[in-house]
Amino acid sequence: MTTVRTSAPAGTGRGRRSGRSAGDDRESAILATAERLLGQRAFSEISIDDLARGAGISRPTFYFYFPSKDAVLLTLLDRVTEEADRAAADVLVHLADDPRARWRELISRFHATFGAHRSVVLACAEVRGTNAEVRRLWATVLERWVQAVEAAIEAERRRGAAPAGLPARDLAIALNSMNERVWYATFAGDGPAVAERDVVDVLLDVWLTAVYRTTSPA
Amino acid sequence: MTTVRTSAPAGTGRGRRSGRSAGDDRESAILATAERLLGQRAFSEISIDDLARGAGISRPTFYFYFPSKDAVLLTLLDRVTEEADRAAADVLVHLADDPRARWRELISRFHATFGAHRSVVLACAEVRGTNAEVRRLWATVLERWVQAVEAAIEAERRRGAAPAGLPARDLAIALNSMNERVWYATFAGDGPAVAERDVVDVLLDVWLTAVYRTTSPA
DNA sequence: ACATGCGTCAACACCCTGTCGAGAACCATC
DNA sequence: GATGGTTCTCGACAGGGTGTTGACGCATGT
Repeated sequence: MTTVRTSAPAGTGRGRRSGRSAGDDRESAILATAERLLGQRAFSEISIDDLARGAGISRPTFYFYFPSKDAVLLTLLDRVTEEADRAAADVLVHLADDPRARWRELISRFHATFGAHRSVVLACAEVRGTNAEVRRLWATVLERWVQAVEAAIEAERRRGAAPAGLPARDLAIALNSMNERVWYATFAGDGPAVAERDVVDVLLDVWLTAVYRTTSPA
Repeated sequence: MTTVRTSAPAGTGRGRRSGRSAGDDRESAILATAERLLGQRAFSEISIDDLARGAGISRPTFYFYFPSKDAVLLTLLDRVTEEADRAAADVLVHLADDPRARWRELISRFHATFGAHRSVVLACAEVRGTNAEVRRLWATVLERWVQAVEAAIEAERRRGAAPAGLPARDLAIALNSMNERVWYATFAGDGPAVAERDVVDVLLDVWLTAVYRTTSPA
């Protein structure tokens, strides 16, 4: 769990007495409203007032719970990336038996997780350009995945399943970047995109050829 | 040249008497100011007032030349993509003699063009999330490149230089997407990125293995 | 001289963000 | 059931940005 908020108020660290309290409900209500509204329109089209009204509070009260609109999105993003991390954990450790199936599983799980929260992911892509915090959080998450893939590629090379080639880190960056961009295009539906039901197979194919120089590794 | 502006005023279609006029100077001044300012700070940090003052006019007068701040960026983007198109033209037609060198040339030229105008490209990435016009323009540009690459892949397969595999269009989309995202990370400098001097070689390697299943095609 | 259209800007209306200070509601303790 | 301290709430304000309006110069051709 990455630290999300710059200033103090909202969240678990505020110093609430103990369990449930009215404030927690409000906070969840804001989050829920945000996710609901994101399914309807773009993040930039949603004002803090919309979020507040949706949660049944006034705009100044919103600021008691979150320092800004972006902080809400950051919290949402945090959840999604945690889920993605959980989904991807352990997939690459037993790569040696049936590598093709493992790699496919990895890509497929990311696809499923992002697809399930596409409005949040799309919103993050929308503000990544303007919000340094979203950019940083996304960068650290991506870095984790890159390192996992890098390690897996090196392991495959050590056991002789994959030939030497590009530095494993550069390859891992390139492949993860490809996935990210292709998913974005697929989910956003703008511009040239791979059909959603084919996207896992297309990405997998490029991954396998890049790592093994063949699509059916040992 | 794609149509850029929604409403009438600026540009060549405004109905000016003939050649030079004070208005053209102002328009260039706005464009130049925008490009200069983009070298210093993010697009969202630049107000219309900044652009106007930089061009020596008042804010309302700015609206005489451009309908919005985004329209300025769109004009800038239009120039860059035209340049990129010119740079890429003809590179893929003689693929058969020395394919490796040709593909490398293609990637390398894009890299050079985007690198030369990185502030504009970065700014476009910044607003792509919120501005539908930028998104559309970028999409059409990307579509052109995808089609060119798709055709090249199919030609290579026909002459037996590349094996069959993924639908050429899907492959072209995936590879172009990868380049776009990797370039962005490299230029923006946020998150995991490939070193700028290696980026062409890394991308080329993935392209060649994906298309030919080897890095040294016939 | 005079109409026409380009070029210009002060002033306005509007929307959105973030803050401040005055309270209301809650909960522990005496 | 008073007291005191947090938690929580919002009306009102200040500020900054966008886009529009209406009136006014200044060329130019007739």
